[in-house]
Formats: sequence, structure tokens, C-alpha cells
Amino acid sequence: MRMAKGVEWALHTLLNLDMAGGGPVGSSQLAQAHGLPAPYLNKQLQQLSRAGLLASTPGPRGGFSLTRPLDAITLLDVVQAIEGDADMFQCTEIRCCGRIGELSPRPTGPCPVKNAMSRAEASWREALAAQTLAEIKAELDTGPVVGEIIRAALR
Amino acid sequence: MRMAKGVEWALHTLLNLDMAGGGPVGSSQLAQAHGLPAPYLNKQLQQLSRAGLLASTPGPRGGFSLTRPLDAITLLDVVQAIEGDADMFQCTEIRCCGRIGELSPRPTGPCPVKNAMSRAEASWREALAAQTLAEIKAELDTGPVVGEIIRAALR
DNA sequence: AATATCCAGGATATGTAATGTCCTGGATAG
DNA sequence: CTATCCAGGACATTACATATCCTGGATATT
Ligand code: SF4
Ligand code: SF4
Repeated sequence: MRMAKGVEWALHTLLNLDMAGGGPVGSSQLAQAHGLPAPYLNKQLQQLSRAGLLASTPGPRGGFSLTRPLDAITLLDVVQAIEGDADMFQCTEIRCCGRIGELSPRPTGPCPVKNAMSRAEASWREALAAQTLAEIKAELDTGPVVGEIIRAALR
Repeated sequence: MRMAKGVEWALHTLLNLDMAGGGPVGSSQLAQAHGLPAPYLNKQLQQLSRAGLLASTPGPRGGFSLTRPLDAITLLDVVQAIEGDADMFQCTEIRCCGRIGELSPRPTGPCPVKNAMSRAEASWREALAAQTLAEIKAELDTGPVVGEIIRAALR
């Protein structure tokens, strides 16, 4: 039930890329900006790329760049790109095993337990989708100085 | 990000205990009702017990019994008893590491990222708390026959 | 064309937490 | 006193996230 660290990495990397100003930035620069393991961060960036949040350009002076402005990226986009979209409650059908499973008729129709869990999860995703990275950046930003620092750190 | 299987086990065990009619039921009976590993289920039951959802009576003819009716038990109660109440988004403070960490001033005030995640998580818990086991039992129950079967399986 | 740089992605460790097992001790009914 | 059952600590096992490495392909530069 703990969220992958990659989500935090991806969030800050996306925010940094926005500060960087559009040009592609290499994955190793992005990694050392926060002291992250470069090869692993690279994999996460690949996932973001497959999800359509990032574009990658190979070759010298290549790297990753944002495909859309921050106000078009929600927290849900990032979480789904990193964590996948599998349900957190995954049923093992224990009701059909053991004594009760043998004695009971095979259950029919949709499962109420699963339904209730899915409703809760849906409202979680909804709340995630209601937050854009632009809003978060606005609360996080502490002035133009920070932009300079980040651009310098990404050289 | 996957929920522990113990949640499913606990849910069905609580529902079964309700069917059983109030008297304490041994953990091994509860386990074989669904073909679950008895010693491990026992640990989960201990957690439910510590959370106040179950009462345990030692000695012969002992076992576990519900402490309150199903309509006073929410999904959140069960999830929290099994999974604990730790946040799913746990920050590693990467913003303070690496180049950016060294160059930037130490961030002040509450973290907007964390806040947004917490809001989403809160709305998840809220949805879980809105569902009682009694409601789920009502949708799950397929008639008085099932009650008989479960009571028989728990002998 | 040759070269240096950088991403893509598979194969493979390593670490950590969930899952599963075992055993000892304490409580209680008979 | 004894048989039964829970409490809980100490492991073993498994699954998964985390981390590393290496090969190949793309591209800008020379
Ligand atoms: S009743 Fe629902 S949660 Fe329980 S085993 Fe069946 S499908 Fe899974
Ligand atoms: S900005 Fe927030 S999420 Fe990012 S490292 Fe700091 S506390 Fe954690």
C-alpha cells in the first residue's frame, strides 16, 4: 500500500523540465539534480515517455522534454504512468475456496465488495485528476531565483 | 500500490462470523472455511482484535467473536486494521538532495505535493468509511440457505 | 563516412516488505 | 490436571520495487 518513490521522482523531474525552458535535458542531468540513480530514473522517464508526457530525442544534445504545459498534466497522469492502472484491491476469489466454496453455489453477478472498493478508488483518482502540476508549481515556487538555480543545476 | 490480501480475508471472515451467530469461532475453523493458511490468518485476526473489531476468548470452546454489529463496521475500519494508517505517499525529501538541494534554500512551509496527495487519500478513506459491512452483506447474501451452509462449514 | 553522445529496452542483481510457518507461553473450560 | 485455544516472537519464503549493466539504434557534429 505504499506508493512507488518513482512518483515523487517523476513529479519533481517534470517540474524541473518546465523550469529548464523547453529544450531537451539529458537523463543524467535530471538525475544529478536530485541525487537520484541515473539508470533507474531513466526507466521511469521511459514510462513517462510511453505515457505521452515526455518526448525523447536521441543523439548529442538530446534528452527529454515536456510534450504539453504543466496545466495539462494532472497528478493522476503521473501516478498512472509510473504505477500503472491496476486496481489496488485485487480479489483472490477466496469465497470459492475451502469448505464454503465447495458447499455454496457459484456466486453470480458483480461482487459488492469489489464494487465498494472500486468506488473508493475512483474517488481517489478523481481527486488526483483535479490537481494539475501547474497549481503545484505555483505553490512550490519561491520566486525567480529558484528558476535560475534549477537552470544552473541542469547544465 | 496493491492492497494486502489480508483485507479480503478479514472482510469475509467478519461476514462469516456474523453468520455464525455470536458465539466464538476458532481461527482454524475460520481459516478452513475459505482454505486460508491458518497461522497467518491468525495474525490478521490478532490485528483485528487489537483494532477492537474482534474479541478473543482463550481456552477450549474459545475463539473470535464480533464486538459490534456489522452496520457499525466500515470498510475503512477493516482496511486500517490490516494495512495500518500510514500514508501511501511518503516523501523522501529528494528536493533537498543533489545539486538543486545544495543550491536552493531549505524549503519552508508545508509541501504542496504532499498536501495534494493527502487530499486524494482522504477522499479515498472517506469513501471507504461510507460503506458498512451490513450493506455489503445485504448485497452479497443470496438467501437463508447460505446462512445454513456457512454455519455448517464453521462447525 | 566516422565518431561521440544519448535514448530504448532486455537481462540481471539487490533490498525490502508481504506472505507463510513454527514454536513457546499463558489463559481457560472441563 | 489436562486439553484446547489465543498471543506473540522468531524465522523462512515469496513477490515486488529498486538498482545496475550491457547491447543496440538514432542523431548531431566533424
Ligand atoms: S465475494 Fe467478491 S471479494 Fe469476496 S472472493 Fe468473491 S469476488 Fe472476491
Ligand atoms: S517538495 Fe514535497 S514532495 Fe518534493 S521532496 Fe519536498 S516535501 Fe517531498
